[in-house]
Amino acid sequence: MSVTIREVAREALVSVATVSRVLNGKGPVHADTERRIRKAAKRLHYVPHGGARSLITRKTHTIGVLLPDLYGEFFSEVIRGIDLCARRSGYHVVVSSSHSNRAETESMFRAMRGRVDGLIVLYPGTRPPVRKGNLPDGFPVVLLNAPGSRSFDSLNIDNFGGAFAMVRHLVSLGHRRIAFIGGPAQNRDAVERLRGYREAVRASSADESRSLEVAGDFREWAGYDACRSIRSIRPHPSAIFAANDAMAIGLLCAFRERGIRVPEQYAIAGFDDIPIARYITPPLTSVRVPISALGEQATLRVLKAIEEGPRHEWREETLPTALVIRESCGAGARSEDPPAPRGRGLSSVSESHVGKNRQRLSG
Amino acid sequence: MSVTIREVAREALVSVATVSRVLNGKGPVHADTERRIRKAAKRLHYVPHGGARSLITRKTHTIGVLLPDLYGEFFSEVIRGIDLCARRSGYHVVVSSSHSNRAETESMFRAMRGRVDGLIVLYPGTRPPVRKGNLPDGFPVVLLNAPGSRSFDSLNIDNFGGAFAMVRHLVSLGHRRIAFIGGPAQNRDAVERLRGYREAVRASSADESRSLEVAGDFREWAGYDACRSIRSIRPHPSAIFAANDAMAIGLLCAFRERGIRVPEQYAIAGFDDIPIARYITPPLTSVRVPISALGEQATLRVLKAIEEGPRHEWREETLPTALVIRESCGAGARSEDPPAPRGRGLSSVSESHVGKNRQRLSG
DNA sequence: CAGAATGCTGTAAACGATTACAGAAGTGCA
DNA sequence: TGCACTTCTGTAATCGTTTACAGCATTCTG
Repeated sequence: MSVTIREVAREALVSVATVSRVLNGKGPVHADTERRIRKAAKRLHYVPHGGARSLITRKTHTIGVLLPDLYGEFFSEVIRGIDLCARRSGYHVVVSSSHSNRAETESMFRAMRGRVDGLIVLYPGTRPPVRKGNLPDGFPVVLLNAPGSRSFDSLNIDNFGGAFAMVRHLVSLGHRRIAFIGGPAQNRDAVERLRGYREAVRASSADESRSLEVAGDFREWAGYDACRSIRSIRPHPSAIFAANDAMAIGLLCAFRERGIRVPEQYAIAGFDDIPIARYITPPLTSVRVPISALGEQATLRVLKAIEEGPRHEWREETLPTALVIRESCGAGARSEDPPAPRGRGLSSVSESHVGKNRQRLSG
Repeated sequence: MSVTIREVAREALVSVATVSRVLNGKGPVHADTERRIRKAAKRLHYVPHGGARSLITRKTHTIGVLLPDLYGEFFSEVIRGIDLCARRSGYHVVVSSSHSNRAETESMFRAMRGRVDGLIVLYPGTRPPVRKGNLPDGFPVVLLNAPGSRSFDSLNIDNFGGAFAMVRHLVSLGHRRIAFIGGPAQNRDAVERLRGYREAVRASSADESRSLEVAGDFREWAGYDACRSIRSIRPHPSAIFAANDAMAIGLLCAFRERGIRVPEQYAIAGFDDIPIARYITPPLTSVRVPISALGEQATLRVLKAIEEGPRHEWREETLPTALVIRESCGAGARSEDPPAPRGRGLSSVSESHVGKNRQRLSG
């Protein structure tokens, strides 16, 4: 069906070798011949077969990204960071989503063999992703937010430190009873944030009690739902720290419906600092996560691993988070915050490339 | 570096053909031999080379998705729809993002040759995506939200109808001066929504005036920024229709800061019905877009095209949108709306599969 | 026991490209 | 004219698979 290099060669009355040379710009070729070949290629709508090419060159110039599932802005941001960085080095990015169970994960891993030069794996679970037997030994892999592994690069977000700092901040505002809405128990971010909360409570003068911890699942309605549980805690907490912004927003919605005022009656804080956090009522105090930096770093690492080959050394690194203080916790309403179209330097994270060249199909 | 079928064959003391037969479960193979081969494959961590395999089988069992850029929930949702549907048919999905200029788009198209069996292209611009010469003739392609093309399948969202219906609704509530915050001029959705707004205004008793139209770019801050322009319109509009939810939310934020009350002083409506729309203050009236249905339909179409081969017939289709009425426009506050964890049947769009199996790394 | 059928396995030709190597033609120089 | 270069082009091996075909034992059938 589709035209091959052989047909171009026949059309231009030369051998395939010459066609290949012209199309790759290597080796001396007579100007006339070159013109004839280019014309033939164009006329036939010839497109080189990437698979065949990379079979012999052993390079795909592509890196793969494996996601547990595509959900929300977080992933989009990470991928944008990866893509931007990869493109600078002339690499393509392919994303494979939704490996929710072990069999599917393995299938994805194996499908990647021979199609990518390296892999970035986003794995939110608490157990390390499957591997041995699913990838050639020594294949370049960078794990994002996964438990440290001796045989892979790994890049983490300081969930623990972010949660710790947030609790510290709430305590510094005078709060002694701080409730926590958690995320899924199998989710590593959620686990780390909970751990940060607990450690900070223990390390400070705040009340320590399991009754202050409410279950959630990172989705808006879980926050909405948590309202009831929280209202029934005795004695009342004065601050509520949700393990992510989505739940904090759900909670705000529930409070509004019941006429409960924030931050007057409760201080509320979230985690992630999603773009919308500064635009809701009241603007949400949160923990900023260096999302696109995460993607960028991961890409640099995997490219380095590809380049260095088998003598690459695996490293583990943790990227810092930053507190973003807004009205929802009652301290330091920053009037200049909302109108800023680009990320302002509240955190130490470089966002200089974010927000450029954006073009959307829809909101 | 990585082990091939040949080495497995050598290890198991058989020919490559037999190894292949075992691994693909075709052809009769002695039980002993099979066991020996499987053991060898496992011991050597053998993973078949997908590129080589698809070179000869002429099937990649993969469909590609080309995005202009990855941004926000819209894309994630579309991709989820695609992925879910593709997986049911045993296909993988690879996503390539960010082809912001023509050269990059071409490069992406060409890179896909030999790596995917079909393509879904999300193209937000107003001009048709480049093609001839970048793809083998007759290659299965489905265009999403692109101007109709005679040589491709194409699937659209009824932006025009959605905007039209929203204006109608606002008029039915008694509004006569309805302002509009537009999206990027090069964006097809934006253009269609604007057209819907204008037509509906013209077809009704509302005021028609260019001074009611404010420029925007689909981002939160553009809505925030639009506040000033809108306040300066004389006579004042009583309703504001933003071309997407993000801008509506930005505008709400600006109003709140200035003590302007919604919906008492202004009715506000958005477009997209992003998940957070129901959780903000006040809950946002919007137009629901059948996002994952879009992905699902696109996938079915491209799979059909792959199956049917050259005798496939190209079709164009438009998916309907649906009004979602909430408090921000002053009519019909729906108390049962927010707590719903799953999409409720306000629209005719099937969302039965949405919200299952979700697992996030972070909010 | 001949001949056919069956079960298992190996040989070799694809798939669509790249590239080392060799060969042909043309040029410069003695 | 002969020889060494250069410049251009073709032949064929190769990448890692799949699979048509053939070949060899064995078993079945009459």
